[in-house]
Amino acid sequence: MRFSEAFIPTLKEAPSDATSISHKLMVRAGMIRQTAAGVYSYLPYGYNVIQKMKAIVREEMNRAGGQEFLLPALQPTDIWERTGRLEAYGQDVFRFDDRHGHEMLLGPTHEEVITSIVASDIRSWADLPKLFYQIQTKFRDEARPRFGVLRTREFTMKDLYSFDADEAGLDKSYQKMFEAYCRIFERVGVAYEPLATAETGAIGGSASHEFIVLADSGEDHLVKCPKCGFSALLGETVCVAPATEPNRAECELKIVSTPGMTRVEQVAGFLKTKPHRLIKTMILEKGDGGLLAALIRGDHELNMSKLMGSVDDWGLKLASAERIAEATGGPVGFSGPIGLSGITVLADLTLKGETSMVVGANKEDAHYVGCEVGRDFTPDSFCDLRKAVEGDLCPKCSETLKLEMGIEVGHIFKLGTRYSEKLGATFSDASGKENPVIMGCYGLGIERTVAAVIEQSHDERGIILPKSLAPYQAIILPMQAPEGELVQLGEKCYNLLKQAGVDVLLDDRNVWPGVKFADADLIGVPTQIVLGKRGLKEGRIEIVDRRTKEKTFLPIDVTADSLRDAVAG
RNA sequence: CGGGGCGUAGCGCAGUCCGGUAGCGCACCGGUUUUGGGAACCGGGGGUCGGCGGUUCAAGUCCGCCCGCCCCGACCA
Repeated sequence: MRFSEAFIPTLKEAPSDATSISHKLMVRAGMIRQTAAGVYSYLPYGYNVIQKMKAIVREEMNRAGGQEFLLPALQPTDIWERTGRLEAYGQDVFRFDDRHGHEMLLGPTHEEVITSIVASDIRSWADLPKLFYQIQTKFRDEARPRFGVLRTREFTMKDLYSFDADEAGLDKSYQKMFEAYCRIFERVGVAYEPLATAETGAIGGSASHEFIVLADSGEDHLVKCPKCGFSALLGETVCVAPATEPNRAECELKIVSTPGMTRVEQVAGFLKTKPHRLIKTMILEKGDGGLLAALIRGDHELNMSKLMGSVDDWGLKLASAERIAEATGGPVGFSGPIGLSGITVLADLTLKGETSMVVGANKEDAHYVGCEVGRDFTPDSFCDLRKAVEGDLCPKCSETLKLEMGIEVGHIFKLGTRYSEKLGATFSDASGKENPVIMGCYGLGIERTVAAVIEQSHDERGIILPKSLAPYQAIILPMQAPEGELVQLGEKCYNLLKQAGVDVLLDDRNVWPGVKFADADLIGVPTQIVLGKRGLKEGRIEIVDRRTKEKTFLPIDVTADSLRDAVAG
């Protein structure tokens, strides 16, 4: 392609509302333009990168034995009612009635559709296992789209669904996908972490892994051990606080007035103490309607999934003001463990043996100071209830953990029989008995992965595309225009490379060298072929690696082979 | 959904407080020179100032309603 004929509208400045690096660079590089909040148009250069990404994913899915489908984005609402997921997705689903008044939706995902097909057309154990996938547009009316292409309302996702006859088969399918994902992320050159997770959100199921790409603009928090390499999602980390002596000072329990102080910082400031000397008492409503209290140090955050796990109740939610009053006799913001009766009280491990703590007094505008855990109240049990914080220790090797942020680019789940049961996807086993098919689902965000690559692979001049995603392997930059020896040489290199089957961009524009360099750097073509007077005089042409800026030289009488090899580098 | 901010040329912004001929930089078009890091000079085009309504002799500017976009939070892949 000739730059003069291509449509790569580069920008010197990024739109002011772009915040993440990938957003700024993708707009500046002429890859994307925004059409609405969380809705982007892909320009040819950007779309080409997306297509490369899809091709890699497709290859790896096929290698693992996947078969590709095309499924409708437009789906009838009733199959969603059968699985009960309309509730779970709630406001995130784009819904409307068609002209006949039938309720339709734009699919946020495709489990229902694919499982319906399997339900009607897979009948025997001999039909299993199967790996079915599709790479398609999904729609989710996100509460808050952000970070450019990282979180959008319309996006391309690869989803593969596995169908197995037994658990062992599911394990095998899961393992195949796990390996395929590793290959994919390696091929696009990102540093990633597969992290185990217990949370399965709206999809529901047992085991799962999130594939996270480390990046500052990520929305996922994780911890990483600089020593042994341990890493885990923040919410999944077993918390190990550094071994400090608890405060054993003698203290006297006293009630003090704290007018209007409901927030930890307010109370701490008012009483001239530190948040970690406070105990937060959170009242929760159980799935069966009962109440429960969870105690957390003031500077910590409650980890809902740990708490849910501790009490084996996945229907827990924060209690309403009315229920709090019912449990404690006081208003929201002044709850405390002292005198609480009739409900289970769980305390985080860090509170064990602490003295001189501040707790709510279960009445308006009052707190206790000088509270000693075990003397003034005794929780029913101590367990790990909090989210990890900077400074916590690695549960494997006790090194101090680092907090990092990352982008979730893939998520794989063992689903079990949840959907197959509801949608009647069963098969006859060898003994003739009907069993629900055992499922797994494996998602991967296409645009998000591309954005994540850019988040990781850029410099102050622009994007650095890996060869695997680059629409053009090389860009030829004749330092002269519109005519002359260098232009002739550029044409020659261009034709030779095309002959050699290399995707190449020739910057034939009549612009200043600085513009050519700047655009070449910005759009991230992996190899630059610089044709200048200097080189011409010395009888050589210059090959520059976009990433390393390293220069190599070729004799000026290039051939298709020598050029191709230099570009393949 | 709560809190905050913004909307003026393709992009980045000034002008709004205090009403009086709509500006700047980059980009764009024509010309001259020029080609190893976003060039210089000359000439030029481009705006329902987000929309609707109101106040006024006069509204980008004041008032009201609406729309859009961004940020923080809640929520979520």
